[in-house]
Amino acid sequence: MAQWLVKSEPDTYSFEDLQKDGKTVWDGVRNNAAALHLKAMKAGEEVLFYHSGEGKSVVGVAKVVKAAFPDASDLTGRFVAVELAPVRPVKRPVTLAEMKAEPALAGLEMIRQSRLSVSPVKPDEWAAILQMAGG
DNA sequence: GCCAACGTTGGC
DNA sequence: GCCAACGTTGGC
Repeated sequence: MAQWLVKSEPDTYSFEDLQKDGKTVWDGVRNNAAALHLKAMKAGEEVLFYHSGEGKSVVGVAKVVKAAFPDASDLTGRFVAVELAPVRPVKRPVTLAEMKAEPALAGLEMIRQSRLSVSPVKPDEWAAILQMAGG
């Protein structure tokens, strides 16, 4: 089971919105690298939910409930969407500054390439972030 | 097919 | 508000 991280501006769509909605279609990704990751997602896989802009922290865990399908909002047909549902909020948000300061997370894809909106998280990185989040 | 110009994202 | 990083576009 792979693990992932998605970014969202909380003003646009927050983790609270996801909890309210129960699930959401994660579409609008128009970046090839991110799209490749979306295509690799399988139902049941877990996803860290990161707020960019306001907050700049991992605020919750979500899961993939539907694997990649064509993004209806994409006229070119190149990009895909998935469906995500909330699992639980973290006990304590983990900020970007904390993640950058943690040696175990030096290789984290979202830190290495900060503009990537969907990125993979390795098992040890996942464990480190959740530990920082209070489990 | 190359590369400069431009647009977007996101941290600071 | 600025700037760095990076993707995309379009002229040649």
